[in-house]
Amino acid sequence: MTDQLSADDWLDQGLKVLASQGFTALKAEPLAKALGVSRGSFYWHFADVAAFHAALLKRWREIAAEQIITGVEASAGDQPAIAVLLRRTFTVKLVLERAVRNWAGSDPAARQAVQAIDRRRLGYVESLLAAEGLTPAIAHARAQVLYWAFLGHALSDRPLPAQQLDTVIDELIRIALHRP
Amino acid sequence: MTDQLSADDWLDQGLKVLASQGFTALKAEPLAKALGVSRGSFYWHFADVAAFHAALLKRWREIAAEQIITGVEASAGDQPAIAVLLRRTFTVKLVLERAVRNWAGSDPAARQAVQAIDRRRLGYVESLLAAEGLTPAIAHARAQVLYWAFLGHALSDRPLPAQQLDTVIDELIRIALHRP
DNA sequence: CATCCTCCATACAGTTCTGTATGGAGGATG
DNA sequence: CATCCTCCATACAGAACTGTATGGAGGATG
Repeated sequence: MTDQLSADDWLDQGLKVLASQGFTALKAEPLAKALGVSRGSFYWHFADVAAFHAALLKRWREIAAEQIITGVEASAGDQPAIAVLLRRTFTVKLVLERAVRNWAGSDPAARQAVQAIDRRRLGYVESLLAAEGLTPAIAHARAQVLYWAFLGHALSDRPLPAQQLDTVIDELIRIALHRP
Repeated sequence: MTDQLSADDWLDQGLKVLASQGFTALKAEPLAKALGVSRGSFYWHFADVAAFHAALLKRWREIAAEQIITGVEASAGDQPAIAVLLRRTFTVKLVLERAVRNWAGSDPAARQAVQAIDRRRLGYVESLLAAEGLTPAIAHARAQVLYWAFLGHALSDRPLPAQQLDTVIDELIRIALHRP
């Protein structure tokens, strides 16, 4: 029973490996060895490596999209939503995020998945800024800055000390809510 | 004479391929085929692929470091230096920058090179902000935000339309020079 | 209980890369 | 002109991976 593998088991393992070793490790033979089976299983569940990659990216898109939705809505408070979002997104672990974006640098399919998520997130940030009463032009430019900063943070290898990070986040929030 | 290759010729080709096809194409056989020679030449100039990679990264570090120095010093004007720097760094082509940073996601040597350049740039931005009279704490946090934004911009696949980019740069400059 | 269907192992052929060993062409040096 | 030294071609062995073809174990189904 439990010694049989499903396609989802392969995908779970794929996400783990992607996060821990990067996209270059997403190959049939190493994955099979790590799961203790042969490539026969892999090629039964997936047509080829490209199909496996596509399924993995579809999975990540669902995860990343879900993170957006369940992000701020849950914890509504007296603070502006954008402040909550910034505090949350800049303190969460981003290993998988970083791995997928690295992958996107070499693979068109991954690039497409990343672009789709980027559009969703950027639009969401912009809507939050607009909700704070900023003009459309300013909300647009400022959302771009904030999202770029998030990307830079996510892709930066060396994590900032917690105290310094808090200072930077405060600065980000001040930037986000500033009015002329 | 000219049909003989030097180690620098291999490195030039390496940078081209890195920028156009990514780090996954930095292999001996494809490079040799592109240069119209055999791998015999490669293994004469370099001990192995790792040595070639190391030489390539050393070269990039020199290029990236030089870009910092010759950046703002040349074009001094009535504008603050940080404004000149931002306008310049956000409008220049960043293909190689992006390629090396993708590489850093998979290779420790590349990661180290990137971290070294990051430290230099971040410190430079911070010094420019301090020169504008900002307090050390604010200069530090704000430099981090600006540099993260630069990274996000550099690694973003889809380039912004020129007009939108100008708006964002203006917003960045405003953020950089804002005083409480 | 015979049969099917799912899941996997094994074996084979083929590709692409690495690194080494050997030798050869061709200019530089004495 | 003989000899070296630089640069490269060729050939070999081997690793790591892909994809396919075939068969086998074992539960599910009739």
